[in-house]
Amino acid sequence: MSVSTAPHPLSIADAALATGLTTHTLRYYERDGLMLEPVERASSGHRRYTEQDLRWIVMLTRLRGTGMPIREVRAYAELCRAGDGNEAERLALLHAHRERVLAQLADVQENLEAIEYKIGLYEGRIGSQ
Amino acid sequence: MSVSTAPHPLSIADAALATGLTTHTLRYYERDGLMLEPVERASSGHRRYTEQDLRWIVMLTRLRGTGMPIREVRAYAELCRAGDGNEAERLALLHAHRERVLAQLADVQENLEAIEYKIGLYEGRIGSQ
DNA sequence: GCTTGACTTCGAGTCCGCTCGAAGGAGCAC
DNA sequence: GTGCTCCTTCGAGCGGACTCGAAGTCAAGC
Repeated sequence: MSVSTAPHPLSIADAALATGLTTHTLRYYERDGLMLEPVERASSGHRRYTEQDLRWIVMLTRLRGTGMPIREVRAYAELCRAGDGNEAERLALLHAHRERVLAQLADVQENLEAIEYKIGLYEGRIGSQ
Repeated sequence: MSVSTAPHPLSIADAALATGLTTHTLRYYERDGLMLEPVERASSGHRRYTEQDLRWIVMLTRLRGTGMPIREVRAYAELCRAGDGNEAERLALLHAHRERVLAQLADVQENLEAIEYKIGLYEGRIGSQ
């Protein structure tokens, strides 16, 4: 997911390589309003991804990768798009997300511990299920 | 999700209360082969959940809660159902799951750190996006 | 004995997040 | 100029995990 291995701007195929997404997904995200702005086009009509675009996509995949729903990423993008003045709202959104992620992490860790206990039972040849 | 607050066996409604699942989901899991065996019935045909059932459902929700797909939970249930002799397979399945969960946890944690960095920027009134 | 309410089955519907395919256009390699 | 490849749009399809609703049954309370 290196953002700086090729000269910019990038074709959609190169952007896909750089971000680890598929071209289909990149178009889908743009269609769905997840980009800050519509991606620029070459004279041919082909998309041209700038470094800014790529950095935004990295942030976007981090939000997605921590389980933020598409609609909320869109809300965040809309706030950013609206420009200055709503930083408090953006911060609140990120804060709320952070709390959810922390809660979910704690949850998964607790469940994992129980599973590891069960693994221990199997390794010790004790117990079943 | 206390398994021991009511006398057993439990009606499906009480099992739902005890496990935090819905009655719909409990029936769905059973239909889908996720239970060790079909849940016992009262003479009326109503389901009666034993303590054993409830303990299995807790394990099942831990597997699900750490992202194990339904079909894999079913595979695990089938191994358990088959009885003694396949403990190595069960262990391998749980081990593989554990590795995936650890990888995913690391991933989420990394993404979260980047998000927290961004939060820090907002709190310091520096930067945008 | 009738109502109430919790249960039963079954199949269909929903939501999410992609994922895919068809049909067509543009630019470069030879 | 003819392939070849990469791109375009659009709409449909899919996999996963529920979630819901309809229609019927049964036991208990009044």
